[in-house]
Amino acid sequence: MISSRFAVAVHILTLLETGRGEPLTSEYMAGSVNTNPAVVRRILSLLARAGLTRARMGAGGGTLLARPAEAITLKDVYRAVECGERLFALHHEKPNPKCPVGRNIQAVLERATGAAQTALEEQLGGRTVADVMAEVRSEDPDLRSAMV
Amino acid sequence: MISSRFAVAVHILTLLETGRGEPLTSEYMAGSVNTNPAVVRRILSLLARAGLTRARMGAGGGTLLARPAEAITLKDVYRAVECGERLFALHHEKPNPKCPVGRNIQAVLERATGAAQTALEEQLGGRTVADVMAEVRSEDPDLRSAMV
DNA sequence: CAATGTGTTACCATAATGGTAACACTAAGG
DNA sequence: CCTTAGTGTTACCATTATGGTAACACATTG
Repeated sequence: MISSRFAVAVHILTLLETGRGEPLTSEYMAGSVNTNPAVVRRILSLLARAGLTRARMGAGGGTLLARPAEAITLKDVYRAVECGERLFALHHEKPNPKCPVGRNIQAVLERATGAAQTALEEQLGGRTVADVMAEVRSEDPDLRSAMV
Repeated sequence: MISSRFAVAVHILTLLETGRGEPLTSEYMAGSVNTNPAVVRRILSLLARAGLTRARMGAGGGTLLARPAEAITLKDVYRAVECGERLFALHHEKPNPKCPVGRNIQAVLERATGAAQTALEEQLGGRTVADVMAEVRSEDPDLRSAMV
């Protein structure tokens, strides 16, 4: 199962979009995600490394989107938090090279699973953080931009 | 990451296709996969539950494909070994309902990740065990049907 | 210089995974 | 009828990934 980092990352980016230029702190975001600020910072570290967010250090600091929400797809987020790892595991131990199937199955599996992963990423690539924000709004029409 | 059960399951089903009507033992298949017979049987249990394979008990027994390899897609295999689990984890703890984003993000995420999973499964659905067998053969033209 | 943040590290508990052994049960074939 | 060769299932272990937590160095504001 793909770790909850993806879900939390999308959540964080959506929060940043509501910030509208004001940097948000990891403590504030942790309050919305319902977890520990360090967990948020750990994920922000991945997002920053991928160029999706930008931190402002020091007092009064926090994190901002590094580019418009319309220009951040869920594929970008997925690749950022999964660090380009392959989606499907292959065998733990190399299959038996003396067996014609064992000798060749991994090459075939790499193609099949690679195609599946590409299909998944293309689907994710069709949705942006701005789309997610719009859907969140339409779920809850009288939405305020801050926590109560 | 999706567990290696999927890779091993496809491997097993491909082996069964090479068997051409003769039941194969878990020990033989474990020799090709390079693991323990009980690991193979554990996965066979999932495949049998999904109606993809059929076991013949007792001495001289083993496992057969329950239907032609052309009628078993990688989507069938995926669903069999992942037991219909969702591909993307959501938050561990429920997000803060006092936050407009926290209150609605999971519904939005379920749609987005559901669509991604569907795209993945559709891609897997376009490839059968027979296709895999053919690709294995074409990787290794002078392929013999048994281990040396 | 104090206060408020980030970034990073280290450590822990938990869950999933695959490897292993064991054992009840089933069927074939002498 | 009994031996042999299988499956199906359980239990247990070691390893790994994960998320929660605390701690602390560093940066920035005022």
